[in-house]
Amino acid sequence: MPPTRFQSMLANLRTQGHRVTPQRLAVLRYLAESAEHPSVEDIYRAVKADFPTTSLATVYKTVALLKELGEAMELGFSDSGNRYDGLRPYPHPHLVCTRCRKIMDPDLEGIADLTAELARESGFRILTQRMDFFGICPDCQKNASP
Amino acid sequence: MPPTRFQSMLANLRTQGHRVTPQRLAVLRYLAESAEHPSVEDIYRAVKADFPTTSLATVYKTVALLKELGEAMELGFSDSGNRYDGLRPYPHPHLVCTRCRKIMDPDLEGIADLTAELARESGFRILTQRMDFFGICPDCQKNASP
DNA sequence: TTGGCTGCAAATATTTTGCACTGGC
DNA sequence: GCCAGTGCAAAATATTTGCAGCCAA
Repeated sequence: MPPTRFQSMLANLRTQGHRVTPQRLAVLRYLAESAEHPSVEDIYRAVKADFPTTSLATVYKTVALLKELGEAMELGFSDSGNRYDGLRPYPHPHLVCTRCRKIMDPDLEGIADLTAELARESGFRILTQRMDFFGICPDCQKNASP
Repeated sequence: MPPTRFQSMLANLRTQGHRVTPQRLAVLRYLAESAEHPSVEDIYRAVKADFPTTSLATVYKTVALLKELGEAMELGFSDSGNRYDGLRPYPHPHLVCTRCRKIMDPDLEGIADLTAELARESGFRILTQRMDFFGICPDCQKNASP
């Protein structure tokens, strides 16, 4: 069977000559099992449960490292903290609930075609892409608005 | 003929009971004639040429007001300053050059269909959308990379 | 053993806010 | 003349960095 995300991240760290510390292990583990696109604060809280002395700076440094290694993707939001995706660290669309801040991964076809068409018509060499849809998730639609 | 963007912005300000100050006029004028998606600093520099005592805070407050009125759209970037679009203040895709930071507006069909499909499949009520393609623009491709 | 990693605190960058003064209406 | 708007400086937010000590390899 294919390696888990956790195993991939760990292997990549080791291969590139980075040290495996308890703090990094805790960050890796949390990112590898979170489909919720956690914020640095989310990761920090979770990691402190395992390893109480962990600092916020170390979490920032670790996610930056994982980003460099291609093992995590940063979703920057200018109006709130950034979020991180350790499960699918490559460009893909997101559905963002503006009420509860949940972020989901929809299935969406045809993005590669769209990108290719755009590159052809504009002359840009397109390297990456970001596609976010903002709205109200089904759960928040049920729970009446105050 | 239809009103210019400048005229629309000004009319909207007046209609909503906001005062028309020289500083606001200068910001409006600059946004109405900029296809470059300027940053607050860009606007600040331009406005100071017309009206030297203008403060950065006033520029921030003015773009925030225009955003509220629907006369400007904010393009948030977590890793650099935000950018503003006064010409097309509604969601549309952007082509961002990561070398020279130029932002262009490509023509792209089928986004409404994509959004509708996504809403149907996910149950989200989609309110807005953000679509950015990052790469190297034709100009920067010519000027060899260092 | 040793240099990369951690944790703390200070620095940075961007945007927002409090408040006294001013000028548009 | 009134009060929204301005300008300044301070605050708030999010992230990065310098550095002394520590520990994974």
